[in-house]
Amino acid sequence: MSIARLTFVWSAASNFNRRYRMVIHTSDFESEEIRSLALFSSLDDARFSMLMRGAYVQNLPPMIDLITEGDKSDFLHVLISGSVELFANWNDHETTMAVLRPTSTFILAATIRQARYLMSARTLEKSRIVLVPSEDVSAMFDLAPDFARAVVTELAICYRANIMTTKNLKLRSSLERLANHLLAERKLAGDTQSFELGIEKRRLASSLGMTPENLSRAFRQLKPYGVAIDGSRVIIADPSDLEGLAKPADLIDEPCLK
Amino acid sequence: MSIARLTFVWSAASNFNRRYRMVIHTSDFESEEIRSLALFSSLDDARFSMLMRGAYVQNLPPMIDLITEGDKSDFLHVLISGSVELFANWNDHETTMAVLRPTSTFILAATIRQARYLMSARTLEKSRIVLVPSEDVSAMFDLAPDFARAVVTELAICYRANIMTTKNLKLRSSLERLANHLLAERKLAGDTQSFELGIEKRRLASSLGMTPENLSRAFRQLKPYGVAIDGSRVIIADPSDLEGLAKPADLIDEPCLK
DNA sequence: CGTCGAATTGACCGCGATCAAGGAAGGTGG
DNA sequence: CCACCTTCCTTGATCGCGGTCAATTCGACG
Repeated sequence: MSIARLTFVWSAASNFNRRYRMVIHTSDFESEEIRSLALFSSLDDARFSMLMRGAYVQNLPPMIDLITEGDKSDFLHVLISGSVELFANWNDHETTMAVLRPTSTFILAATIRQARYLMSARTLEKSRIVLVPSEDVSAMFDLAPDFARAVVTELAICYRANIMTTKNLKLRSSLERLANHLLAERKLAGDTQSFELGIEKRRLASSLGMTPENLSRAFRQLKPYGVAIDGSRVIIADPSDLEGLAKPADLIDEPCLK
Repeated sequence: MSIARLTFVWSAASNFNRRYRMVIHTSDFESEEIRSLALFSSLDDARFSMLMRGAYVQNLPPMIDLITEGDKSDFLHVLISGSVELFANWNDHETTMAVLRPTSTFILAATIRQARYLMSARTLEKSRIVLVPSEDVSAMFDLAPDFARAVVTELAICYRANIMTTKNLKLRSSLERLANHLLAERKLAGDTQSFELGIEKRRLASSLGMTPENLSRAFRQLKPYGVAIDGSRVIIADPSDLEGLAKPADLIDEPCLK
């Protein structure tokens, strides 16, 4: 691997869409992180370099629009650090579809279909994102069978995650959704007694399909179940207590079953 | 193509799961219908036969459980005629996730991941379903690059359909969902003045995320917009009138954008 | 004609949204 | 360092969408 050669480009497109672009001819650090993704790990060095040749990194501040629903898909996105919100609009309403954390890919389906985005995306924190041209992904799909399999696996995982989201929305009340979310976050944090929400409450509310006001009240409703809130820190006294209410289910909540 | 050789098998597994199996060494009629699917159309005759060798057809009465969520995925399912409901359960609640019509595949994602089903499925009408062993699909994926591409395309379509469902649920009221559903059905029927619902109202209600009672009232609320109901027949006087309420959007309602 | 499930209708209630006001936290400039 | 602003969060009051329960009607089928 060669040493990183960085080029800095200011695109004056718009205030909301200014981009700090860094063309990488594969930086060592970046590559390791991207390579470790299931999607790319099957590629040999030569092919991985080939795929990264047309790719570039964006180093972005918070609240930058990455993509807008309705636009044509050009790049597969890979989130390396920071966090990204996927959201959608209709009739002056907006809803959070998902909040992504590293390391994950997004808009793979639109890339494959070469169709318009169904969702918009923006950074929530300072983030580092790799963009791989759609045609390169497509070409590699035909060239490397292992990569084809990795792509279809990745997509199947995303699909199943979405099915879980739909089940969550249709089968549970907002209080139950919150309770299960907290249990899932707790597990993610390593079953510690307290953990950070890691996301603004209003976005959490939207991603759970509720209003900020309702979320606030829902937190209080969870007090009898041993849930305490201190700013963005959540303390769960006894998880089994909360599980009685939440009734977590593998086929809705278990991320490894995606 | 050889003439169909049919074998009739009665599996006495359970009352709810009795199966009328017909092993097909490729019937002409069936094959044409399956071949015409985007998923299989890229395969040459030899490979298509190979894929169908281990497959068999089920000829099923209404209300037969096909798969149960949580079970391990064994077969890719293809609906040839009739209709199939995908549904999910949690905590004694049940919800309709989708109603499928010919010709379409289902549980492709579970097949690929070789994971447990996230949804259950049952026939709604007398239906004809082809089952292709998961390992055969998997083998053909590696063998035929065109098939691999067809699989990933099919999956991307399903993924995007699901994103649309989520947007529909989170961004619209139940009345708006119904209005848009009616407009979509009308278009599907060829923009005729009246059309059949083609599904029990209670299932329609569930698939729209509402109760049967609420659906009943929603229909009446649509009366001022020129919507009349006669049994399972819907008459829309002036679609543009209804569109004023529904505000249909490409990125939620347009099936071709999947 | 009788039966059973589905659909409708009515009465009621609760979840969650909306509107409005009041804090708390963090950032900026004097 | 503090006054001020902005933004998010919280809390209260109220409203309406949609769910629940119950009774009735409708319709398919034997």
